[in-house]
This record gives sequence, C-alpha cells and structure tokens, in this order.
Amino acid sequence: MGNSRLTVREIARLAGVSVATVSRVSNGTGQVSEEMRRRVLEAIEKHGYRPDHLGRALAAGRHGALGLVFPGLSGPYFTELIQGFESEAVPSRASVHILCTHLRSDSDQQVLEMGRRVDGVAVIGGTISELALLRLAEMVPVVVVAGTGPGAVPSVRADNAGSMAMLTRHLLVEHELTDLVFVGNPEGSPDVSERWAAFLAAHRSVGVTPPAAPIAVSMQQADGVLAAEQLLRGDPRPAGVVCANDEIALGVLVGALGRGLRVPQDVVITGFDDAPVAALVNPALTTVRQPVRELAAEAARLILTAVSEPERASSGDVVLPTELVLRRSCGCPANLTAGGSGS
Amino acid sequence: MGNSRLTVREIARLAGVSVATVSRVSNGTGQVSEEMRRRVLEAIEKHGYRPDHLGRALAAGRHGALGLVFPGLSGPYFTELIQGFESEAVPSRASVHILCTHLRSDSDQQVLEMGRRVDGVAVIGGTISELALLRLAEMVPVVVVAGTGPGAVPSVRADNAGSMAMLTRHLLVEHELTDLVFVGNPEGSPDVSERWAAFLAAHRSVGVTPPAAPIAVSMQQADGVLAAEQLLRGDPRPAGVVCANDEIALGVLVGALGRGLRVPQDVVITGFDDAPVAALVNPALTTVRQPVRELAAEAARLILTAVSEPERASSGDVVLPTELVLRRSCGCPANLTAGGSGS
DNA sequence: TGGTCGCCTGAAACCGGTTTCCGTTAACCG
DNA sequence: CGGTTAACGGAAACCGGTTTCAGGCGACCA
Repeated sequence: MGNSRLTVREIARLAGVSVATVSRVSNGTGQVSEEMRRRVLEAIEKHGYRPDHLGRALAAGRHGALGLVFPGLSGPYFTELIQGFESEAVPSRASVHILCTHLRSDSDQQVLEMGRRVDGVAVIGGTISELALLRLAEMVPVVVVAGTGPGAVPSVRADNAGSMAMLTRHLLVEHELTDLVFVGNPEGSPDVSERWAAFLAAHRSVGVTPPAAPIAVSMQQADGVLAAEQLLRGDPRPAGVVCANDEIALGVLVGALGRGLRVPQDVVITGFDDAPVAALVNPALTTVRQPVRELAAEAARLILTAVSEPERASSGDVVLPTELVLRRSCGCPANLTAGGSGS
Repeated sequence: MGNSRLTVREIARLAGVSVATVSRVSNGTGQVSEEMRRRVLEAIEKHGYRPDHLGRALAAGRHGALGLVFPGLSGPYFTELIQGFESEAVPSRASVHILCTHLRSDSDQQVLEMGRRVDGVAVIGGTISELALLRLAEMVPVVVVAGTGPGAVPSVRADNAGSMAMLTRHLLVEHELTDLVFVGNPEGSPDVSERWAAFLAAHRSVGVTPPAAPIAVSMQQADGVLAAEQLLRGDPRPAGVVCANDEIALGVLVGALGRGLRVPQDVVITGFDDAPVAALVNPALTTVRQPVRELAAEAARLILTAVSEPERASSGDVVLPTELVLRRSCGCPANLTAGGSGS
C-alpha cells in the first residue's frame, strides 16, 4: 500500500500549499521561498510521497524508456549487447524494454506496439521486416545495431569485412591452407552475411577457389558440435574451419578434440567475437575481437541524443573497428595481436 | 510523425461524435450503434489513429509492464530465464523491463524506481537487499526466482537439494569416489548455496568427509577453465569435480582435456542445468536438469495473476522438480536418466 | 507617498485517454 | 394512445502529474 493514495493534490492539501508549488519543489524548478520549500519537503518526507511515473510521463510527453529488440538470446554476444545498452540507458534514468521476436509470427506487430511505449528503439539487424522498421522510425528514433537500416535509419555495426578478410588471407597465405570451410548461416544475420562475403572475397583476392557454400548452422555451441560431427568425419577433411562466431568455434573445437584430432596440427579452427573463454581454451582460439558492449552503448547514446535533441539526430552509419587476434588454434606460435582495421 | 497530433478528441471531432463514443468503439466496451461505429472506425482507419499508451495506462492505473531484475547476464541460464519470462508476458500484452544490478552500488534504489514503472517484478534470488525487496513488495506484487523471499514474498525455485544429494551420493557410492571438490561460490546465489549444502549433507549421510571449502569462482566457462588450471595441476588431484553449473563444468572439461587428462578415467566432472551443449560434448556431461524457462514462466504467471486478481495473490513457494542426468563424464557407461525428485 | 519592478504563489489549463452519469429517443406493451 | 423501459450518446469528471498565466506583495526608487 504505502504511498498508494498519495497524489500531488493530497500533499498540497497537507502542506497547505498549491499543487503547483509541490511540483516545483519536487522537481527543483521555478522559484520557491525557503518557508514553502520546508513545508512541502516536510509533508513529502513524512508521508513518503513519490510522484507517479505515469502522470509525470504523460505530462512530459516522454516515456523515460528505451526499447531493445533482438531475434532471440543465444550466447555471450547478446548478453554483452544487453548489458552495454543497459549500462548507458540507466544513468540517463531510462528503463529498458526488451522484446525477443524469435519464433513469433507477429513480431512486426509487437515491435510497433513497443514503439508506442518507449522514446526510442534499438533493433538488431535482420530481426524485423524493413517495412516495420520504417514504420517504427516514423514514430520514434530508431537505430539498427549490427546491420544497416533502410532509408535514413542510422546504424551502428562492427567492421566485419576488414578483419574477416585479414583472417582469411592469413590462413590462406601465412599458413598455406587452401581448403577452408565456413560455418555459419549468412541468411541468419547481416553480420554473418558480411563475414561470409569477406571470406569469399579474400579467397578471390589471392586466387584460391572458395567453397561453394557455407555450412549453414545457427550460432550456438551445440550447433558447432554438430557441425564438427559432420565436417570431421568425412574423409577429405577440411584443413581449416572458419566459424561465424566463437561459440560455434568452441563447439567445433570440443567436437574435434573429442574425436581425437589435434588442433591446429590436424585441423585449424577460428572464431569471431573474442569471447572471454576464447583466450583460455587449449589451444587458445584465433578470432576477431569486436566491441560488442560498445556497439550497444553507442546505439543507446545515439537514441538518447535523438530523443533529447531531435534537431541533431544523426542518420549516418557508425562502424566500430575490430581487431584480428592470432592465437594457437590457427597454427600461430603464441598469442599475438595483428593490426586493427576499420573506421 | 504519422499519428503525432491524433488524439481521441481529434478523432471525435472528425467523426462528428463524442470522445466517449470513440473510446467505446476503440475498446469494444459499452453499446454503440452500427452507424456510429462505422463512422468512428472510418475516421480511425483513415487517419491511422492508435490510442496513446500513456493516457490509457494513466486512466487504467496500470502500466501494462512487468519487471525482471537480475544480477548480471552470464551464460545460457539467464538467457533462458529471460526468454521464459518474456514468452509468458508478451501474450498478456505486458512489456518486459529489465534491470541488471551487476556492479552498481545503487541497485536497491534502481529497483525501487523500477517498482514505480511496472505492475509487478520478478527478482532473481540474491540480487538485492531484503529490505529493498520488502519495500518493493509494498508497492507491487513481487516474486523471487531461484531463491526464497523474506516475509510473505512468494518464490519460485528448482529443487536443488534433492538432485544434488542424489548426484553426490551417486559419485560417492556407485563410483566409489571419496575425493570430490565443489566448484562454485555459495555466497554468490541461493541456488549455489543450496547445492553446496546438499553436497555436504550427502557426504555426511554416507560417512565420507567432505572438503572443507568450495572452490569459490563465479559461474562462467572462463572461471571453470581457471579452476581446472588450479585443481588439476596439483599433485593430489581430486577424483571428481562437482560444478555449480554446466558452464563451469564445460570450462573444467576443456581445461582437463587440454592438459591431456582423460575424462572420466583420470577425473570425473559433473555440472548442473543440463544446457543443450552438455549432451553433445565428448564425454557427454553428467548433470542435473532444471526447468529454467518454466521457472521464469511460472514467476510471470504468478505476477500476472496477482496483478489482475489481487484477492488471490499467492504467498507460497513453488518448487519445480529437477532430474539427475547420468552421462559419461561421471563414469557411467551410456546416457541414462535416473529418477526425478522434488516438488 | 506613489509607481515600478521582481519574486512568489495559486487557480486553471493541459497531457490523452476512460468512465460515470444523465438526458434523449425509440421500441414495446397494455 | 399514454407509459415504462432499454438502448444509446454526450458532457463532464477523473487518472496524477506539469506548466502557463495572472495577481499579490514587498522592496526599491523618485
């Protein structure tokens, strides 16, 4: 119960002042004499009054909330994303609404509904239809994370192509592996799509024929284990397995070690993301570091800016740099960090 | 912009009716003649009017939102939890607010602030102070997930003790391992605390001296790798490593295999949760299956009930059953499922 | 002492919906 | 044909805040 019945009018009555004065005191706006302020604060203190969020939001025409939309939660990537977003939103006194569209047929509708409850939304690339994205952008500021938006919708993403090209060329040239496979589903997300494209382009740039198609699995460790099962059983075993993220790579690694294969001697494995565990496994995983938390934090900042200062709402694309991390799983001798890349 | 300027009064003017009629039509409440309904629907359709959520919420005295509070996101456990919660909230047209308290000093304050923006909150056990929990429960219905609440705060948790006792006895008796260690921090969460207590109790029940203290690490795969480093290097190597969750266990497994140890011949490893990957690694992981998604879904249902029908708000504890899953990592020959327990 | 200015204050309008309450009208019945 | 009733629609109150606007009052100045 507590402060159920307490309204600004009730406090005004108790303090013997007008509601306007109570509002001024509780917000610190306008001029209020010391005597009035004391009386109001006393009444507020005594009865434990806290202004109702809905009333305040209605008057302000602002929800004080930000939305985050993602396809489904799997693995450290999304948890980092959420935490990065949240860490930026909370200090601005904005609460965070989440929406998992995964496996729901009416996600477009759900997202538009969310648009009516928040001041701005970050949408993970590839999550909803472009039409829904545009409609959403008509009602609130929107930022696409890890992908690019249609029209003038701004976006924040990592430089997938640069580092994936470097990684692929590293395997093809330095380690002279000409029989690589790619594990990950390019249809699944813009990120994977870019990585696959860069993987192909790097092959062409050094004159090696790439595989015709990727091993299209989703992004979890279990999928990596299954892919390993399929890949490493076959007789013409690939020399290197380039995975769309670290989770798949760890699954492949576990699968390979479980079959008695040596990494990197028998097969090379690489990941993407540089999750904390990548440096700790044996052999340590060669991968690409991308600033996932920072990606989401930047998205939150863009939205908060667009909300509070609509006149300078950006509509450009932010591309954060990534970094190739060479470790033992690709055949390199020890931990070393190759040059960064990207914007 | 779209429906920016559109209010119920504007639609009423355009349709030539009163605001009450517009409200009745758009909500399907009360009696409205066919002619009026047609005129109103036409105006709504033509201008794309959607009632404002804030105005509606203010009038209804209900936010249409549920809160979920957790310490920090790490691993599949929390992602399952979130998705379970969300899957139950969304069909009830409630949006989900999240709050990571991790590493923030003012979490109690943040949680109380959240309490003013939602209709009910689920709090993961051990996340905030009991005082804050009680104050929160004064303003909105609260359910503790994976833990027990103070006072009359209801809770939903899994039967940790039953299955952990079975697992420990299984290792001590069936496999005759008398030198077990426990990896996980009982201070970290009520779940781990219960599991550690059951681990100790099982030792006593069969007359074996348990280890004096757990290896207190947090719950991520990287922590397991580090724990393995510490445990398996020492000369009096433990015969079995009982981990507080699957992620730690996978880390220990990777660490052990990386050091050239054989599992289960050289060391036995067990987990908790039965994450998807547990069945796929080699050797497959002996663990305890707990219904994480269902845990969160049940919490969401309890809250939704308490919100819509306060008179029959529960204040009891729900304990969901868990199930011992014996696989190869404990030395058992093949996949087999031992009897369930709990509830 | 009269006028002006600036600081405080409160009444009322406003944000965008829902709901109560009452008057009108048509239908139905005796 | 008069009377009762049910169906319908609109004016206004309400949800709980913020903000505008006008007026009161004391201080300062001439």
